[in-house]
Amino acid sequence: MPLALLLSRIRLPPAAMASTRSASSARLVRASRAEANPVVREVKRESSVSFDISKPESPSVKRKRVKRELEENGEHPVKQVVPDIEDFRYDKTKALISSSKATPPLVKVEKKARVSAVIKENWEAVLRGIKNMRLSGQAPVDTKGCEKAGSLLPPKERRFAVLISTMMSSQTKDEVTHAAVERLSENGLLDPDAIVRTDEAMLANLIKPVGFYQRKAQFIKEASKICLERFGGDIPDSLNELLALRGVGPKMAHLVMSIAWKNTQGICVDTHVHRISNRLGWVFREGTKQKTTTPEQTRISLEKWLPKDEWEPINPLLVGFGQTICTPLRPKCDMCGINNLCPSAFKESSSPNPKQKKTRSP
DNA sequence: GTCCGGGTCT
DNA sequence: AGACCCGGAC
Repeated sequence: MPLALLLSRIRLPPAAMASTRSASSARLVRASRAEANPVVREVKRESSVSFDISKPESPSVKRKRVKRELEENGEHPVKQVVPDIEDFRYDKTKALISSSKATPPLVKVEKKARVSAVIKENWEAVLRGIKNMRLSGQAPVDTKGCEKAGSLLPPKERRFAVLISTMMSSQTKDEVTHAAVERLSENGLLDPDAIVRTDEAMLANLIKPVGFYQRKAQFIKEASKICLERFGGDIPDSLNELLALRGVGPKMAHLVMSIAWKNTQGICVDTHVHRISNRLGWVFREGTKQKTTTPEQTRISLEKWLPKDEWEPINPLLVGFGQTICTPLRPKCDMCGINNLCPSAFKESSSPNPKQKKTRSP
């Protein structure tokens, strides 16, 4: 789930705060989030929305229906213009590295006895190699310079937009998320007060193209209420308080801290960062040499040695890399410029894996 | 047509 | 571990 493109559209001006805090306590925070933020409980489902989508229907029928509904959406009380999602469609051919010529200058690897030593000596070369690969092709995240939409907004509104778009963005292509943000914007709903006054079902309908839209509509309403009641309409400026928002987990919280507040508290570990870090042998479960099993383990492990300057850029870098070359299934190791630095290179079979077993045998 | 990925909550 | 959703891979 590439966020960088989306977020690059909402980038803030260089005015930012520089205070740094301890980056460690996300877990504790999550554990105690209920106490930390009593409002969260109160806000709990105050409206239950029932949707016509509950009817059983075939996936394809449903797909068509949703599409149609999107197109017809103009009939709603809130005047809206469906953003041209088609115009934002992710062009996969563009995203793929076009030629083997993408291979960057390779760095010699000398076998070292100790894995950690190898990592320490090579991480810079690895990052450099990945950057080079990213230059030759255009991953979705590479399309920058779309600061227009975001830069028109005052800082506070921009931060709110970042929060809302982040909350909508998980499991959703950033083009779609962006369209949804635009739709909210066009309806004057990039504003906590307006959102709170908007019917949840209507909100859900507006953001329908994004995944899990009902749940997100609920969470966005809750978050807006909390922003209003506790933060003067601004978004929380600490990791803890962001994590206290329902629908905001570690990944999104770190992202929002980086993008909205320019105050990176930790690494934003999504599925790409998680997968690639493990393939590179960059991260281990506490006290073992085993791969990490959760993004949070990856984050902790990565933060232990990766210089803080790299914390923010590592996400868009690996996301783009993961979209184009180091894909979850059948990574394109032959096109990868750092395959000589990667302990996992060519080790994952290009045809279906042990995973196949996983079909159904309870 | 079926299945799977992906972040978060429960 | 399953639910939430959709698009894309198979």
